[in-house]
Amino acid sequence: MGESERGNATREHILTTASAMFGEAGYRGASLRDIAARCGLTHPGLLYHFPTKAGLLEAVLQRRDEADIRDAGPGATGLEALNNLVEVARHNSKTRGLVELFATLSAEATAPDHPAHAYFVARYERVVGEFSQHFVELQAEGNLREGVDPQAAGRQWVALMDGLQIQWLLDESVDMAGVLDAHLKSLLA
Amino acid sequence: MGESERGNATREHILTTASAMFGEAGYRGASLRDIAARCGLTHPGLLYHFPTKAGLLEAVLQRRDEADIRDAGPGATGLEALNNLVEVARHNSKTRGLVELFATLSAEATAPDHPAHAYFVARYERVVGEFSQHFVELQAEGNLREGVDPQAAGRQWVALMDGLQIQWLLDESVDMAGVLDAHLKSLLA
DNA sequence: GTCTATAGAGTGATAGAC
DNA sequence: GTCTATCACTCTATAGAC
Repeated sequence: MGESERGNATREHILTTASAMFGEAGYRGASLRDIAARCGLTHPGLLYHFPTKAGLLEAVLQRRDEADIRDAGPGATGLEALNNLVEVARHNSKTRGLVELFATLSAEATAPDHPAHAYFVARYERVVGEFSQHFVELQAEGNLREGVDPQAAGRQWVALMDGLQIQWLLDESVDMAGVLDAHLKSLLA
Repeated sequence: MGESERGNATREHILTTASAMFGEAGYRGASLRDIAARCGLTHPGLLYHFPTKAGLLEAVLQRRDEADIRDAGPGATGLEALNNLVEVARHNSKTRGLVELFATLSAEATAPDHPAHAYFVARYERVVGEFSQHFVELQAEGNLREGVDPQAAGRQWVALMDGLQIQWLLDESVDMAGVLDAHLKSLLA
């Protein structure tokens, strides 16, 4: 429609590169010069497309959210949804950059003045809610073990994914999907 | 004995302050000038005691390890040891600085060239081993549920603690000890 | 769109006075 | 032990040429 039909190739290249480098070095650790150089640009060239560094980070996170929505099997619920999440973990261990991005930034953004702080507060609230919902559905299916609280199980699941990502980034022989799968099985009826 | 009897007051003050600020802002985010100012020093004054920033970080982590060893109830095993860990989580929510230090640095140190990278690789190997050992003991006591792998349970426990710390730092109403306790109960025979 | 050049601030570290 | 002054470098961002 009215949007620019072409010319976003550079923009896309910058977003992809910035995503990788924010993951590797964190937001503070990755400089605009480094990111621009890996795109074959100078840093003022990059700033033409994204006028501020914080704006670039925002765009990176926003694009990831859009990709997440595309990737999430739209209809899955309960056990099927949770099994899908184990598969997501298995798939993540093939894209180190993405794991780095969220593991590094969610810790860095713990500081209240970080440009992505509000984003991560909102993201965790949303994700914990979604995962808890899957356990509610699991319970309705009759597949949740007696005495397990769906809300706590949802929060546990998010924590487990985050913690395993750190362990995997420090030592890639850690089997994220295997540990998650074992955890899921221990919660089934 | 042969060690300097007094004069370490400044050194201790620097270590305490640096520990807090590395937690709040990360290693990269906390500058020597900031740390020194909060100690009532200039940054060359600080560098007299710790000649490099990486050396200061090393000293901060080393002092924490010594404190950890003091705090760990030396003899606890199995269920008693795991219950102690739930209490440690409850206590941690009263010392935000310490939680920040490890949550922030363990993500930052995921980068192979980070000055604390080797420290965290070794630390996780050690801690996962210790926690797994507690689950082996739990099994020997006959308190571990049928079909739960002690090694996986140890790794899960570490991941859960790390992930919960991030959630708690983003929203202090998250009940770290409560979620851990629920997890432990779900693993008992 | 992308560049060179530069402003203005911050960084870790050193030299040398006191 | 702690300071002032400074070095050499990096950072984000802007101005203005092409």
